[in-house]
Amino acid sequence: MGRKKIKLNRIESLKERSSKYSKRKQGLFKKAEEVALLCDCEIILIVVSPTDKPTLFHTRSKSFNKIYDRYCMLSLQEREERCHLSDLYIIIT
Amino acid sequence: MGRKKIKLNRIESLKERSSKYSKRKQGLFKKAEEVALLCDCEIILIVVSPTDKPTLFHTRSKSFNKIYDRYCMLSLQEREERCHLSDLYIIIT
DNA sequence: AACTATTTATAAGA
DNA sequence: TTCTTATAAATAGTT
Repeated sequence: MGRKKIKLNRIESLKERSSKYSKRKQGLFKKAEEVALLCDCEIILIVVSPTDKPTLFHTRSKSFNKIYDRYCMLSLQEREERCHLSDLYIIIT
Repeated sequence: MGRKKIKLNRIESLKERSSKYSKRKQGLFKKAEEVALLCDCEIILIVVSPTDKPTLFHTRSKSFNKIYDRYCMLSLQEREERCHLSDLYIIIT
């Protein structure tokens, strides 16, 4: 969509990349929420940009809530300090 | 998008819900891949339908690979048996 | 953050 | 599930 068709490669310009990230991240989370609601399915979505904070979306369930509770326990500063990429794990037991 | 605008509520008909799930899940994963590629960001996306197997997408990174490795270690039968909702955890340490 | 021309996603139907 | 097509929605380029 948009004025022109774009090539599916990494956008080299940081400014342009940040702009696209902001728009498309919003679109992605909206889509995720819609699928979860319409189709009654469980979703975990985590997006982390190199220059941005992590963004989470997940539907409610016993296990999924553990993610969110743990995340919410952190102060805003702690989230910035601690929720970078290397501190995220998913475990399938 | 589509022939008509739809209301954002759970679709009651199982048949219609399954059809929408199939189409929209495909669209959601496509969007996720595009954002990750274009904007050079890390993404974890897990979708689990009550009547379907879990579907995963994640970009490559040290921690994210742990998810995938763990998932791949399971046999196909084990994935079906074990990768249901209550066995999924995300831990932010 | 807002605008809008266009592309893309998808609702309905086959 | 897969395809087709009309239409709604997302977004690229721009301001």
